[in-house]
Amino acid sequence: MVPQSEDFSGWYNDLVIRAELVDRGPAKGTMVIRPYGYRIWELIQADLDGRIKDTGHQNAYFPLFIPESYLKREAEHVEGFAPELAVVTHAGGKQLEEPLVVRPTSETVIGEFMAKWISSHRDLPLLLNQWANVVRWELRPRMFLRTTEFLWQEGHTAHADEADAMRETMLALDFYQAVARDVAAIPVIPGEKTPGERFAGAVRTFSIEGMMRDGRALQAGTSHYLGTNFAKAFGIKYTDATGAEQLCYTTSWGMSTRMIGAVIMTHGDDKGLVLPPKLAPYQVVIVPIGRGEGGEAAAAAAHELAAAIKAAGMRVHVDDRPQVSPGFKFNDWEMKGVPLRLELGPRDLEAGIVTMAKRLTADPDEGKQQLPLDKVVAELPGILDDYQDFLLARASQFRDDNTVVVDDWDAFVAAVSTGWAVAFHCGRPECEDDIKALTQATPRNIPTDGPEETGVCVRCGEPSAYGKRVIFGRAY
RNA sequence: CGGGGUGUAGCGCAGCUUGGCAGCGCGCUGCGUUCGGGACGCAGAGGUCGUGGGUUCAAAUCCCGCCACCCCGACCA
Repeated sequence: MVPQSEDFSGWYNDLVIRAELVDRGPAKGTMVIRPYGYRIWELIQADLDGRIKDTGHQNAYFPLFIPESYLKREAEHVEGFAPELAVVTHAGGKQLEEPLVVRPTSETVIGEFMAKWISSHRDLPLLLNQWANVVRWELRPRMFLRTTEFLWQEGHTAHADEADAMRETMLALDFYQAVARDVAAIPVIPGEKTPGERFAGAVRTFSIEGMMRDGRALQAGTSHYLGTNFAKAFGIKYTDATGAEQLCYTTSWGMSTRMIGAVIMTHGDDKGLVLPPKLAPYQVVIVPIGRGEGGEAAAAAAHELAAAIKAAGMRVHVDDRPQVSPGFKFNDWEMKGVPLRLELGPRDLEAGIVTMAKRLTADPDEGKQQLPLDKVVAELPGILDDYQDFLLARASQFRDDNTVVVDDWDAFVAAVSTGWAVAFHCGRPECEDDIKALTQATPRNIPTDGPEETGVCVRCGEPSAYGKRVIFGRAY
């Protein structure tokens, strides 16, 4: 199934950044948003990259193809590490000395190099970050959420002791929570994965989990405390201040283009995308209205207004496409999720106002608003901020409305059919499997800020593990 | 790899049961009228019906083989 080929050209595709949002009826058509979707990712990437650099991490670049032996070394030391891999045995018509694989993640190459770069406690901590494409031979790809190849950020760090490595692990989880919440307006629950859901090779795995509009959970980022597992596999050691040789404690963490899917599925509705202002390629679109002399005046005024909005630091676009009706433009930009639309026609100009419509409002009956033309530029930032907050609050409300604390099995089954169940669990992998077989629900995580409490397993009645309740839900 | 489904105009589909001129909507081209919520009229262009074979006077339609894609399960950021 996985290609074991000398010819990779037909298999290696570039990253797919594309969403097909099919609105009702053939007349509404299909929208393909390759460059537009990629712009959304750039904005996520810029924010996350800034946070990582601010904490002293260095950007690195490790190769796409890595020797197969690195992975074999890892597999020898790490239980459960057995990714299905694409192997290259030939290049340029010649057999390679050693087969290469396309990296499924970079722990292996980076471990190999960390071992060479670290020798003293003075070399620690080593904080590396990489933006890279990776490949997973997924059995069932899903647009944006699980693609064969995806672009992600992966952090890899090495520390002198467990405490420092754990601090780093939680720092990364905080980055992800902040990006999701403050930029993408996605409320996420940070927490620890149960042993059954742990990353192979990790001592502890943490995630942020978001709820999509269909009630399913999406893991939007992970952070792993790897202990000394990888240090043992790759010989990542240092000499401490007393001259003794010590193993390093390492971490790894990642956030991927899956975030684009998270944005679409957290905020979107039947009319298409709904974008938070901080991620909207265009925060404001101006549609000049009218034809003839009035239309020309409106178009001129629209461009003038756009220049002022742009000067104030906002992303704005004037849709002055000819031969396209205003109604069409309204729907077009709503489908693309633009937060605010300003309409500017002869009537507005005469009254000295501009008509504003939001992509989404708390009150469905709320109509368009009129703003004084000379005050719009000053008012827009506040309106955009409020809209950003509104999307986060709306998503939080939706999640809370579909999350139920349960103590009996029937309630559990009902809860995970529409959203999340927060329940006690015994922690036994067999019991997790049993629950999954019956309901498709899996433990998402044990929320970091969940209250300390104990009880009996919602499924089997054994005493609860973890000292906290666990979030269960169907996942992507 | 198991279970289900679909391949017909650029896109979305009907037609297949019961064989008889290959259709509809959108899009596209031209002209005119429209333009403050997905415009309308008229005139056009556009097809080896996934593919190979078979049955028949006649195949999109029936039979056999093959290929591709989609959905559902096992895997994951």
